[in-house]
Amino acid sequence: MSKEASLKFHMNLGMLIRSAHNSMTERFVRNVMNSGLNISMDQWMILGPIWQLQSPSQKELGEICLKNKPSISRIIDSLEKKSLVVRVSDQIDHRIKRVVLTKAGKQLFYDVLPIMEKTREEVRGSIPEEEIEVFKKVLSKIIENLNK
Amino acid sequence: MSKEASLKFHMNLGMLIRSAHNSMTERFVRNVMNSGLNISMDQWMILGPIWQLQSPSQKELGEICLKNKPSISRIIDSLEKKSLVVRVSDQIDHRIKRVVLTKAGKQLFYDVLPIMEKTREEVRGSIPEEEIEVFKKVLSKIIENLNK
DNA sequence: TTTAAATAGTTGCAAATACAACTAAAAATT
DNA sequence: AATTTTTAGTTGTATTTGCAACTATTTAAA
Repeated sequence: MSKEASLKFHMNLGMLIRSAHNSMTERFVRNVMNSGLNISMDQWMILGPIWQLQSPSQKELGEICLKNKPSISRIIDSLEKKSLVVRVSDQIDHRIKRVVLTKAGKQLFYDVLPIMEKTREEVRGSIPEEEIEVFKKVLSKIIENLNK
Repeated sequence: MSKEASLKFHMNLGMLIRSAHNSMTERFVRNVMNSGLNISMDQWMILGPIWQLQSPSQKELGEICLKNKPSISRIIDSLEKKSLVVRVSDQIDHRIKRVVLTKAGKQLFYDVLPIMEKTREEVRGSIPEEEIEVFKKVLSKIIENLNK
């Protein structure tokens, strides 16, 4: 492969991914804003899993959201400040703090859900289902390729 | 679609992309490090285009790299400090600064190129060419869907 | 059972990023 | 020709992120 082609490829793939990801995030944030709601992408990224997992530990959240401990800790600080979640010490292991949605947190989650769904539809547009499947498969393979 | 499935989808696509992108970046940085070279992902991201476009303006670099003006400005500061590039005022339009590779910059570019190529191969692994093509097509479509 | 090692979470600090304000130069308008 | 607007790049500042050091608690080892 020529140097030119090689460079071009890299730009394409890495930057395509970066660009798509940025656009998706921006659109979500915009849609949330237009709905008059108040939650950042980061906050949403962990609010979802808290809802899904009921009362996960911060460690579990980090693993699911692919964020490190300090990030999780600080995002939860911000959610707690907004009274959307509370930290509850695990009864058995006092090192662990479980994160629980408040009533307001649950409400916000239900409010944001349709916006996420709308964003999802905007992202997908008219891309055929089978292409999306290949797309996800390739992403998974890339991740797998690099995890060894 | 149920709330559960909806959430799951979002996690999948957005986070798959994020995860793949992170892994790719980490692998590239690791490979560079292991080769005893000294260049960050950001620096590489604009060193390539400088080489490719010969002597682009900072504005052009920003558009190609999808970075804003201050970021470009500061990355070039760092490259200039390492004597890899120099800024040259455009002879005609004195607002424009063209960025040019020094001899050392060119050398580093040629040194890093095979590492990028190696990383590319690790990323792709045994993913078939036609799947990569669909993958890129979907990325482009997503970007297009969101740019309107 | 005392000590050492591991784990969960927090805090501090450095680097990266994003936004707005600013400077300098060129282009457009009056 | 003088003034305004636009454009390219820089600088300041606030926010985010990532790494390492730290505290508190639990588990393992001596």
